[in-house]
Amino acid sequence: MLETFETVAKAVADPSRVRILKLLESGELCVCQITTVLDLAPATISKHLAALKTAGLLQQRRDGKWVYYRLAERDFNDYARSFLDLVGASLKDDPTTAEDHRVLALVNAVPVQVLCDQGRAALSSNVPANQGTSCCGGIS
Amino acid sequence: MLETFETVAKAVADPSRVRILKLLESGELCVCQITTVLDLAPATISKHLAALKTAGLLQQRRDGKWVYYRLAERDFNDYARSFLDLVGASLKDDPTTAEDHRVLALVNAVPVQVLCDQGRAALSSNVPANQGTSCCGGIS
DNA sequence: ATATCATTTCGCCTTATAGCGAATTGATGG
DNA sequence: CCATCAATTCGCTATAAGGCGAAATGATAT
Repeated sequence: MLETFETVAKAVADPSRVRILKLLESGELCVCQITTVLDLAPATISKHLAALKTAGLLQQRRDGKWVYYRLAERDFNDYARSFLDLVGASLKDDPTTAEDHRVLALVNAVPVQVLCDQGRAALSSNVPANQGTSCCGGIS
Repeated sequence: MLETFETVAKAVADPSRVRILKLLESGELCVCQITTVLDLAPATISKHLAALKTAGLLQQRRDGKWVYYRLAERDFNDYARSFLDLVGASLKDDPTTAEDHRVLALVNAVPVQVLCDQGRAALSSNVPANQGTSCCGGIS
């Protein structure tokens, strides 16, 4: 019980994982899409996704070569739902997640196939190399 | 924003700190009372309390030699209230926190003065040396 | 079968954090 | 003042965790 609570809370206590959760509020995404938006190594993203899934916050679906993740629809433990709701209600005006959604719009304009090949280079508009955790950094 | 969220989430993502929050749901306690229940070094408890206070989850009051902590009554940031509510709604049947409350009852039967002097030795009934995270361990 | 390619796992490094004992702080009471 | 004592801060150690590149996995397509 306390241990499960800890697992879920720790999953939500990392900024990269919160960014992933906020991205997935718009619907499911495949790993390379998430990787492109967060601008981290695939290995890192994969580890974060595993942590979120272990915590019962995500579920996974395979489609050909691609693996799609989405917010958990059923309750895998006593706390996942509560934490997902809390995250959903939070960070409405956060600059980092706002910027992530802006980049996501660009990502969605590119076929997954191309994205997996080229990563950020596939994005039409100019995207800041690193939106960082310190600042909003958006040249709107 | 994300940074504040992270601070609050991390504060709640540690089992010792959650135990403290659950204890304080019954009302304010001084540091030596909390120390006795959790059975950790005063330095460790003090650090946990500082983390919870920084996260906006606790407030503090001095009474003579003793410092009393209680759950935050006003909103120090955008997320503290949400997380406190979530913790309050969680772990209703958790064996560790149940055991903590049982020990707290013994602690409350002893004057603070005596407790600060003698620690666990001041408790009338026999208390397991360590309730641990793994098991309920209560010899009811 | 074999090659390709998205994803995951593994090994490693660096940083963050829980825990403690010792020293410090700050209020109380001689 | 000076001693006492609860609480905090300071070093320190051990473990956990985020990040990456390289190797392994597993499905697809030739």
